[in-house]
Amino acid sequence: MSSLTPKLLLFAELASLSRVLGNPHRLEIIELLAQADMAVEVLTERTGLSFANVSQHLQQLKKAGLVVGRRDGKRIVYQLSPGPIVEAVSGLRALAEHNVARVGDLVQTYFDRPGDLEAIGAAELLERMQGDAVTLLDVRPADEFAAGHLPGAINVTLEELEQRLSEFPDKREIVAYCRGPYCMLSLDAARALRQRGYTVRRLQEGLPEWRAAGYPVQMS
Amino acid sequence: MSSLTPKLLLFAELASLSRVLGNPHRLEIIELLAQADMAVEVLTERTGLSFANVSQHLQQLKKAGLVVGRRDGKRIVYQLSPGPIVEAVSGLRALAEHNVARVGDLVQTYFDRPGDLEAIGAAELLERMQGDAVTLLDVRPADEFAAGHLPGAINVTLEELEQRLSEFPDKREIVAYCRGPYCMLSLDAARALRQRGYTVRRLQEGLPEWRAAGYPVQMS
DNA sequence: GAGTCATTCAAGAGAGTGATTGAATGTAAC
DNA sequence: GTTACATTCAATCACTCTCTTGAATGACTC
Repeated sequence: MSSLTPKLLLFAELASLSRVLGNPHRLEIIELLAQADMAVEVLTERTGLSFANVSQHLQQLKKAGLVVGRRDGKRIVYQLSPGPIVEAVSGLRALAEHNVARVGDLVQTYFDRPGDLEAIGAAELLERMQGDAVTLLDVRPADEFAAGHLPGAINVTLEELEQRLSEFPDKREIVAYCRGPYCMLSLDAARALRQRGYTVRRLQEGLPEWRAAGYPVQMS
Repeated sequence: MSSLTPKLLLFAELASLSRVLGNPHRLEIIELLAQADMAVEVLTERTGLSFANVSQHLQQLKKAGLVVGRRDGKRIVYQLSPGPIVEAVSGLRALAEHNVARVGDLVQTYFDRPGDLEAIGAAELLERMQGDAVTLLDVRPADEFAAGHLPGAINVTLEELEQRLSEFPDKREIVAYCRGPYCMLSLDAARALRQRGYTVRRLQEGLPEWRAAGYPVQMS
């Protein structure tokens, strides 16, 4: 066979890339960097991993072309490379939810639980936003909010929630969102608010997926 | 944190799935099964791997929910599970082509080579097919062709090509395709035909991607 | 320019992966 | 039933991956 090699070479590269995505911590780092650029130290805090370990994962992501680092004074700030990273992970997620039984079970147990209102999709939400019929609640940390959020959203973390209830109009429906489809923050917020009598739904996706879909994002 | 676990569990499952895709031979097996259901023996032939090795890869794919086997007489025939498998791999491929430098180079070197006509996309091809302006050439083995092919395509393998030149109308443009974007068969066929004066292009994707996009597929 | 701080590098222990070999299973054919 | 055949299982070895530890780098600060 004259030209079987290039295909195998390309498959080897695809496989290699897939193995880079094949680690839960790296997926979490990608999710975090999809919210905002972050220094290694911040990633260390938010993942709970050791410093050196985060650094090593970042090296692997860098070698695969998924992140780039830039120096900012004393720290090195990492950011996601441009490219369809969020889309590829979404493809994996769709596959896992469809074909991996355990994933279906987990999603059912934690996210599609009876008693919770059904999550709202991005397209439907955008429609409701046009009519100004909805209050948007961003449950992520302030720096991630600052790096980009849904237009008009207010940023309230879970800890602040109780003290800032007055900011929510009683009647309007609230839609809470956070980092991604598996982020529990918005789910917890929705439950807490619902207990207090608000009408709350959770956005099915997070900010990165919203942005990747080409929907508008507000900086501030 | 009350509910950090489910997200990590889900990431662990995504990562595990990604590692299953993270092997070149398994990607090749997936590509082959995306053409047609196949017994282990056939996969052994077409991949060039050992019997036991193919079997083990199939076990892993099965455990991940990506393939299922059914007994057919003496042999066990594997097929791709329903679900967005081709889409997920395409997502990986798009990411690799965009972000992994080596992949970009390889594609450039072998597939986007100057002197070759630019590949045609699925949407454009479908349009040209409506006008009946194009001869479709399927370069895959007969059994894969039989399991599904582009409507009206003729099946000519590389070995038969020379003897069956008479089947190609001189004037009409020929579009050759095979298993996927990295399949060399259609590229080789296009080159061979072009040397003989035909106007030939290569379909950028293969049959699985065509099918996944919802375009019509003919059985026979 | 010495000290401090964020990050990376290097080395090693432990677990997991991939290919090979040969034996074991289960169905079909005679 | 015994035999043949397609496939899987089990055991093994080499290799890779992940995390930990402690040292090294390199840029800012006083």
